[in-house]
Amino acid sequence: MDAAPHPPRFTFRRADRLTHAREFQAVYKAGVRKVRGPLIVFALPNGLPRARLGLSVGRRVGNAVARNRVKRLVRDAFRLERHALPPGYDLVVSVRPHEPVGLAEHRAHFSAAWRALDKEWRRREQRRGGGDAPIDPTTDASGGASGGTSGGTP
RNA sequence: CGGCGCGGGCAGGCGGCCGCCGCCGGGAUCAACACCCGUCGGAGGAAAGUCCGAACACGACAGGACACGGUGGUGGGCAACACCCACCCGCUCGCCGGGUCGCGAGCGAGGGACAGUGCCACAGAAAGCAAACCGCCGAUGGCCCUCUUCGGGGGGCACAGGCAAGGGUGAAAGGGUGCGGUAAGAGCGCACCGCCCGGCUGGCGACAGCCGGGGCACGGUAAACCCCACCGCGUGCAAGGUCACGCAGUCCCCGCGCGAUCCGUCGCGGCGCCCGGUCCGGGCGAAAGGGGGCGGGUAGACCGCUGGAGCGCGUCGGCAACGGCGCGUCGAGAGAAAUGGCCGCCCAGCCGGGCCCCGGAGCGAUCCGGACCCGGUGGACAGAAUUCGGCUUACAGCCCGCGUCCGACC
RNA sequence: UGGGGAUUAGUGUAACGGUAGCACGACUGAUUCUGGUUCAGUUAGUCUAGGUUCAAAUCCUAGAUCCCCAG
Repeated sequence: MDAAPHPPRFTFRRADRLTHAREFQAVYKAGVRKVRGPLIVFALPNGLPRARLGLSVGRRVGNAVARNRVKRLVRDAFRLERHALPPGYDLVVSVRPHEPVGLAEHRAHFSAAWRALDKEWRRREQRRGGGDAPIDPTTDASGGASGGTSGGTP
C-alpha cells in the first residue's frame, strides 16, 4: 500500500489492468475523454495509489498482428510513463485506425492525454466540492460501478 | 552454368537494457495461488479461412426403420475422411507439318440414361418416335402421246408409290470413309475404323489383349428429379462439471378406469407426460409429481487444459502412401486475453558509386557479367483460444536433392 | 468461438437453365426568357476464379466482401 519505495520499476502486471467489462463500462460512463493522435483515452479516478489500464482495439485497426502490436506499444508507453504522471486513475485507451507509428510517438500522445485528463478531473472536483475532500475515489468508483449497472437503464 | 518442373528444409542471427505468461525451487508473511528472488520453457507453416474428418463431453445404454444429408473408377493406406499413394479409363498439350505408337506433363464429383419422370429455348419439316421441307427416282402400277413385225418399244405426267444421297437449321438429325451396287438410293454387299453380343487369356480388381459373331436397334442431360451401393443420431469446450454469490414469483396443460385385496398393495386395459424431424422403441406416473410460457437473479473462481492416432533417429517390410520393431525425447497453455519494446553489431537481398583483378563480345573506342571496396536501405504472409488428421487460401527471399532440355516408324 | 444470411447499373430491387428487366438517378436533345415539370433518347450491371452443360445471374466447388444471431 506504500507508493513505490526507492527504485521506480517499470512493470505492468495483472493488477495494473482492467479485467472486467463492468470496469470498462464505469470508465466509459464517466464520459471524460481526450483524443491525441490515434488514441482516444478515457479516465476515471479509482481510489488506488496506482493507475490501471484497459485497452480497446477494434477490428478496423488491422489484422490480429497489427492489433497486437498496437496494444503492446500502448502498454509499453503506459509502463514507461506511469511514474511521471498522476496516479489514481483507471484509463481506457481506444485506438482508431491509423498508419503504424513508433513507441516514442505513442508515449508522447499517451502522456499528453493523461495530463489533460488529470487537469479535467481536478477542475471538476473544484467546481463541485470547493474545498471538500479532494477526491474520494473509493466511493466514487464503486458507486459509479454499481450505479452504472443497476441504475443505468431507466 | 542456366531455364522449367517436382520434392524436402529454413522463415533473419548475436549481444545489452526494460518488460509479460507458466511450471518448479527458495524467501518473506499468522497464512496464501497475492508479493520478492532464481532456474527452465514460451506462436505457425500456414497458428488463418472454418471447407471436410475424428477424439472428447452432454442429451436417453445413442439401437432399428423412414425421412434428410453426404460420398461415387479400381486396389491399398489411415482412428476416420470429401484426405494420401499406386493403378485403370477418358480428354488436352509437348516431343513433329500430318498420321500411328510410345514417352512425358496437366486436368477429370469418373456408378446407372432399356426402373420411371422431366427438360432439350431460338432455328428447323422433324428434338426422340421416327419422320420428310427443298429434293432424288418413278424400276412396278396408273394416265396421256407415239411407233409397231401386235410380242412389245420410245417419250411425257409426277397420281399411287420408292428413297434419304445432297441442300438447309441446330450444340445435337438414327454410325464414318472409300469402292461396288441401284430407277434413285440405302450396311443392300465388301474393306478399314467405330459400336454391340459371346467366348478365351492375363490381372485381386478397374480393365486390357485376342478370337468369333451381328450390318448396327442404343441421342444428350443424373454438379435435373431419381435409382443403386456405402457412410452419417443431435449439439458443441461459451460442451460439460464443482464451488461461491444472488433472486420473486406468476400463469397454463396433464395427473384414468375396471377387478382383486390381508387395505400394505397387486393384476389387466387404456391414458397422460417426457425422450431425435417421424415411427418403432424406451423411460416416468398414480395424489406424489411432470412439462411449458412470461418474469426475476447470477455471469465470479476452479476443473476441463494439454503427454498426444506425439516428435526425432535407426532398422525391416512395401513401387508408394504407410506400417512393424528398437532406442531416445517432452516442445506454449493465455483468459479485456502473455510470447514484446528500444539500442548496437552482423548476414542474405536491393539501390548508387569506385575500380587494381577475372571471363565473354568486338579491329577498336567500348559494352556485358562476376569478384573486391565504400555509402544507403534492410526483412514476406501472418498471432495459439478444447485437441488432433487433412483440404483451401496468403507469402519476401534463401538452401538442398531429383527429373528434364529436341522419341521411333510411315 | 459457434451458427445463419446476402452480394444483379451510381442506389433500391425483379428474372421456370435459353435475349438480364423495372423504378429513382446521371447525361443529351426538345418544350420554356431561365429553372422545374413533361416528352424523346442514351449511358451503365450479374462479387471473383474454376467446373458441369449445347447453353450458367441461376447448378457445383473454392475464394472475397458485408450483415445478422447466440453467448
